[in-house]
Amino acid sequence: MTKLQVFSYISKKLGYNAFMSNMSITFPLERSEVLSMLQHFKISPTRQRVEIAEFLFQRPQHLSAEKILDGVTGSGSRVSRATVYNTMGLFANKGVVREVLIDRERVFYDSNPKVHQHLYNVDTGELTDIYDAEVGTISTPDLPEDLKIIDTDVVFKVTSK
Amino acid sequence: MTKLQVFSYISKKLGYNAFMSNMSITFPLERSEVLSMLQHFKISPTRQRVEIAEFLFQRPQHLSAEKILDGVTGSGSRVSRATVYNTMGLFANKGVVREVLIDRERVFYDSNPKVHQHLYNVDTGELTDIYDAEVGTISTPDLPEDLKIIDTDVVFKVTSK
DNA sequence: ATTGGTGCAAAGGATTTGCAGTCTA
DNA sequence: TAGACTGCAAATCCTTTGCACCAAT
Repeated sequence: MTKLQVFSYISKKLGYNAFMSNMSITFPLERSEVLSMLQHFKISPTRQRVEIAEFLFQRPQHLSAEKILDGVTGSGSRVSRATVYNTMGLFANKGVVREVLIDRERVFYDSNPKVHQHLYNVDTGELTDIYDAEVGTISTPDLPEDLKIIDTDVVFKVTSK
Repeated sequence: MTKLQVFSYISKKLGYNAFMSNMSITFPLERSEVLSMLQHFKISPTRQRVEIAEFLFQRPQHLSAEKILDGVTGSGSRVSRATVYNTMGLFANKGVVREVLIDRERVFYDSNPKVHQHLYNVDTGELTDIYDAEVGTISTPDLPEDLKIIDTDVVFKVTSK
């Protein structure tokens, strides 16, 4: 049983792309760093993609598609809703960001590339990153040889009441 | 740090009801057992609720609202879609079943009351229960005193390719 | 010229809501 | 009879799709 080192994403529609990483990023990412990141993931850097990535990597955060659209257009760029969905699907698929399913109503995209778990406060709706050090150890299951873990999601839901 | 012993559910809309359990159930649940279960959770046993619960607790399973509707109506009962949604919301809220968010498109309801984690095969869409013994240990995070863990979700996504 | 990418509006699909009718204590 | 529950259809909300236009190789 191994400690987890997985950071990846699965898309049913686009296939998946397992991406192991503990990439360190210094937020915010500058434009040149965004460009090399996109290059690293073999994503052609269109204006919209670069602007979306710049917005995402200002800080580690968890954003819905709507919030991303608002954020990007709010800072003066013209990007359509469809492009946000397309781009986030692409980013998630390539491993640039991670999809997080916590809220029944919405997919969140996580711009924190480090291996981590989540703490979700049901009273406030707040979603916080936590790291193995604070959690103790999470061990992976024993699996048949033909199966390979490509992602691990751990969410602790907490209340303050 | 403690080993997890949490089985509960959170509903943003209805509030939540933390429910700790390692309740043992012998599947399938008979009607009389369904009735006492509902009573235990202080849920008044209408025809529809009983029929839905009977369907759910035939075996440990993960079902979407649609599948539940199909299953219940398929076995001869008349239940509306809205009632399925209402009832599953109620059951989940009271702790009778657990919501599982894995598929971006749909909520699954888990009728297995034991503490367990999930293995999701992205190639087949198959969702399997796994237990701590097979996983090693999952430790809970150190938390400020005012926060209390009411639920823990662990999903390992695997591929067979 | 071909391929890839974007934007708009319409479509799709899961879930919720409004409200009238029904049951039950 | 009041309060709880159900059912239907319409509405809502997030996300995807179809398709025309634009950009770059």
